[in-house]
Amino acid sequence: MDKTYNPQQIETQWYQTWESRGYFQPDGKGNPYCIMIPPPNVTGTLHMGHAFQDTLMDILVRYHRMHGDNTLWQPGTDHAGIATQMVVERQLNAEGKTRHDLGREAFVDKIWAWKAQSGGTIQNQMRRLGASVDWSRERFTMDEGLSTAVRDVFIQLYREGLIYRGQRLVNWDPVLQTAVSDLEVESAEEQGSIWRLRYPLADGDETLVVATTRPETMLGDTAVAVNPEDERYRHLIGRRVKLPLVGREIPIVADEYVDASFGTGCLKITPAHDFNDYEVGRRHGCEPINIFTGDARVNANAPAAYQGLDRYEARERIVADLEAAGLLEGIDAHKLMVPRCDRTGAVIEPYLTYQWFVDLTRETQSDGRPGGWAEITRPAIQAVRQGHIRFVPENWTKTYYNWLEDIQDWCISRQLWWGHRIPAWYDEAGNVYVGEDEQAVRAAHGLDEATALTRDEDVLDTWFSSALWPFSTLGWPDETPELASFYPTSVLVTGFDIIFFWVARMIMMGLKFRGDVPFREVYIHGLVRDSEGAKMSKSKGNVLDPIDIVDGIDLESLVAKRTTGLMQPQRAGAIEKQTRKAFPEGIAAHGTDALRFTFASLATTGRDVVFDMGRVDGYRNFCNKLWNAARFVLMNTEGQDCGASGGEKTLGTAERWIISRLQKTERTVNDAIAGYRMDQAAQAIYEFIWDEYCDWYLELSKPALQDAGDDAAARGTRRTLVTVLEAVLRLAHPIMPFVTEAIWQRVAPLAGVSGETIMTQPFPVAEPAREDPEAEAEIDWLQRFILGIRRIRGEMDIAPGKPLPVLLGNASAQDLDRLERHRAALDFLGRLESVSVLDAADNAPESALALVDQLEIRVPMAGLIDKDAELTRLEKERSRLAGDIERTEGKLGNERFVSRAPADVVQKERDKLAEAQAALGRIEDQINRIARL
RNA sequence: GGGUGGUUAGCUCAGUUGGGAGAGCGUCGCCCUUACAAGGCGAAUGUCGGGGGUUCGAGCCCCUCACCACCCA
Repeated sequence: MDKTYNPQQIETQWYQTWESRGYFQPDGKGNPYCIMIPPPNVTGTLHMGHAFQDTLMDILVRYHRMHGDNTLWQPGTDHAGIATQMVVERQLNAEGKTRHDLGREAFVDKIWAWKAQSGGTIQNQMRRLGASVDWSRERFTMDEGLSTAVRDVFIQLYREGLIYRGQRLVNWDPVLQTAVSDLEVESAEEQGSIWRLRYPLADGDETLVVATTRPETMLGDTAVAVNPEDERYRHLIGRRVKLPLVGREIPIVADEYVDASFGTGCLKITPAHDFNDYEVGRRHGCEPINIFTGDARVNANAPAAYQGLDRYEARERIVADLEAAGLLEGIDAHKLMVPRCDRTGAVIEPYLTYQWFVDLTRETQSDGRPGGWAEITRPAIQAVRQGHIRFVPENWTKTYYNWLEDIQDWCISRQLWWGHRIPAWYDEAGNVYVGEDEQAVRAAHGLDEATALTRDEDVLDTWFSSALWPFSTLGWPDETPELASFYPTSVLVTGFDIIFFWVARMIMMGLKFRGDVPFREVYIHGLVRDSEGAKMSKSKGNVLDPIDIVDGIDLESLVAKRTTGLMQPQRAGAIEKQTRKAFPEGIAAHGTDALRFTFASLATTGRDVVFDMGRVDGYRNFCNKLWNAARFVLMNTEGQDCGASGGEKTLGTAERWIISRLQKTERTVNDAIAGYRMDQAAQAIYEFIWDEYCDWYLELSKPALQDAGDDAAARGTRRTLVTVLEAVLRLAHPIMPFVTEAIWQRVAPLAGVSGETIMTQPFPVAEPAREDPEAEAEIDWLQRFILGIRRIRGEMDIAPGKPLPVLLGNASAQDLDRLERHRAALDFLGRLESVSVLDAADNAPESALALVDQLEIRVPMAGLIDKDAELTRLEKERSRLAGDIERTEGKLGNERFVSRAPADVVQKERDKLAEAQAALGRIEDQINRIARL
C-alpha cells in the first residue's frame, strides 16, 4: 500500500467495477427496500444539495443491501419544463432566432437532441459520488412509459370530474408568457413606493384617498374597500367613486380584509391583478377587469391613451396624468415584497387566464360525485394522521397539515412547448374532448373528419409527472413484478422546501391511483448553506461543485466557473472578489469519501447545514488515518499466521477490550442509521477508529507482536487486528464506500473472509456476549496510568523519548496484579525505564505525582523535574479537587437533596466526595513536601 | 399578522426518561517515537441568548423577553 491515502486512484476504478458487475441491482432476495431518487432536473448539474441528499440515500441503501434486503435505489431525471425550454431557447437566441421561427415540433426535436448530447452530466457526477443506484432502471419523466402514466392519470381524473378548466388568477411570467408554480416564484423585499391617489366620489364633491404600491393597476379597479370598523369611512360605504382617467363608477365596499392602519385605510380593489383583491372582489360580486396582455402591456380594456404601454411605462404615465389632474396626494418610500420568477428574474404578474386545475377543495361535485377534497386531499391528510406515513423529524407533519388544510386547487397547465401535452381537443364551438389521442376522441364522441379538432396547446406542470414517480418508474399502469415488490417504497429522502410541491402530491397520487401510500417514511434533511450561512445560489456566486471538493480546483478556474453564464453579469466583479477571499488557495482535493463523511456528520436534525471546508479537511485526514492503520495491520499480518485457519490463539485483555468496544460501536451505528442520525453514526465510527483502535489498540498490539515467546498470544493479536479492522470497514462502508472497499480487498482474506466485494458483505451487528466489562475496567486503569505519566512528561517538558523511572505508592493487590500483567504495555506506552513498588514504610524520594484512584505514580524529580513547574501543576490539581469537594459537600449538606434524590444518586455523590477528599489529601501532602525543598 | 426552527468553546455543531458541558477545526507548548507530520503527546478555552418559574437538582421541563433564519398570509 502507498504511504499516503490517494483517493483518486481508488475511486473511479471501484465504481466501474461495482456497476459493471451489477451490484447495484436488487438481488431478488430478502425484504424489499426501495428508495426513489428525487429526480433532478435533466438540464442540471450536481450541486451541494444533491450531493448531500445522494449521500444520505446511498448510506441507507448500502446499509440495507448489506443487511440482506432486496434493495432498489431507483434513479432518473425530470424534464424540468421551464428550465429546459429556456436553455435551448437561449441557444437559439444566440443564433438570432426564436422558438417561433422553428415551430413547435422542430423546437421540441431540438430539445431532445440537446438532452441526448448533454443530458448525462448529472448521472456521471453521481457516479463520482459513489451513488449505488440501479442504472439499468433509469427513467426520465418524458419516457414513453411515464408519459402513458401521465396521460392515463389526466384522463381518469378528468372523467371523474376532478380536473377542470377554468379562468383563475395564476402566477404569470410575462417574459416566458406562461403560468409558473409557487415554487418558481421567489419573493424578496425591494425598495418601492406607495402612491396616494385621490378618487372623487360620484355624487357630491367629496373625495377619498387610496394607497397603492401599483398605481398602474388602477385602470382595472372595480371597487374601493374600507374596514367596516373604520369610523373615518363608515359614512362612505355603499356610495360610489368615479375612477379617474377611466371614468368608470365603482362601489365603496366594507371588508374585514382591509387594514385600517395601513396606508390611508382605503384599499383599491383590482381583482384581475392581485390575489387578495380577487378574493375581496369575489365577496362583493365585482367582475374582474383584465387590463394587461400576456407580455404585461396595457390591453384594449383600458382607455386608448394607455393601450400598448408596458406596465412600467403605464405606471409613469398614469402617475403623471393623475398629478396633472391634481389627484396625486403624495408618494412615500416603501419596502415591499416583490415576487420574481426564479428562472427569468421577471416580476411575476397575477394574471387571469384559462388554465387546467386539479380540484383539491370540493367535498362533492354539483352532480353529487365526490370532489377533490374528499377524493384526493383528505386521504392524503389521513394517511399521515393515521400513521401510514411517518415524517422524520416528526415535527414536519405540522407543516404538511398546515399546507394541506389550506390548500388551493392545483394549476397544472403551463404555456410551454416542452412537456406532456394536455390530451384535450376542441371543436370549433369550443367544446372540449379529453382522450388518449385524436382518434380515440373522435371514436368516443362520434366526431367524423368533418369536425375540425384542435389540440390544447398547453403542457402539464412538471410536478404533475413527478407526482407519479413512485409508481410510474416501476412500470405503472402495467402491473409489473417490480411494482408488486417495491411499492410502497420504504422512505423518501428530501428537503423540506418541497414538502408541498412534491411530497404531498406524491402522497395524493399514490393513494388515488395505487390505493396505498407511496412511501412509509419521509426523511426530511436540512438545506446546505455556505460557510456564512447563506443559501447557495448561482446569482450569489457562492455555489460549490461537489466534484471540485473531490478533485480540487485552482483559484482561477473556480473564479471563472462562478462568473460565467450569470443571469446578472454585473455581479461578476463582486463574486470574483468574494471567491478570492473565501478560497485564496483554491480548493484542495479531498476525495469522495471525505466529502461523504462530512455530509454524514452534518446530517443532524436541524434545518440548516452550514458547510465548512475545515470539516472536509478533517475527514480527509481521517481517511488517511484509516489508510495508515490498515498499512500497519497489513505490515504485521500479511504472510503471517493470523489464526484464520485454526491454531491455538489466546486473547489478551487488550484484545478483549477492543472487541468489547467494537460491539458498542456496532450497536450505536446500527441504532443511528435506523434512526436517520447519520451524524451519530459517523461520530461513533470516527471515535472508534481514531481514539480507540488507532490510539490505543494498535499501540497495545506492538509489544504483544514483538513478544517472540508466546505464539498463541501473537496469533490472537494478529487475529484481532485483522478481524476488528475487517468489521469496522464493513461498519464504515455505507458512509465511505471507496476507501473501505480498497482496504477490505487486502484485509478480508487475512481475516478468513471471502467475497468479491465489501458491498455485499453482512453489516456488523453487535454481539452482547462479546462485551467485556472486566477488560474495559482494566484497560481504563491502564489508560489512566499512562495518561498520568504523559501529563507529567508534557507539563515538565520532558522529551517523549526519555525513559522515566517510576515509583508506585499505596498500591493495592489489584494494582500490583495489573502492573504485572500489563508491564510490557506500560513500559512501551509510557516509555518507562523502571518501575519500583514502595512499601508503606518506604520514604518516597522527592517526585512528581499522579494518581490513579488511590494508586500513587511517582516520577523522581532528581535531574528531571523543575520544582516550581511541579508546584504549579499540583496547585492546579489541588484547586480543581477543592472545587469538586465544595460542590459535592454543598449537595450532600442539603437535607432535601439527601432525602429526596434517588439513593443511587446520593451514593454516587458520597463516593465522589470520598475519592476527591482522599486525592486532595495526597496532593496537599505532596505540595507541602515539595514546597519544603 | 400567523407558524416553525434556532441562540452551547474563536468557528461549525453534538448533547432525551432532568443528576459529571462535549467533538471537529482553529489556538498554545513539546516531539520527524520503526502505520500515519494529512501525524504523536500534552494544555488552554464556556454567566449553555436575557429574565422568571417548577425541582433536592435545569443546557434539557414551563412562562416571558430579545435577536437570527425560514415558511405562510
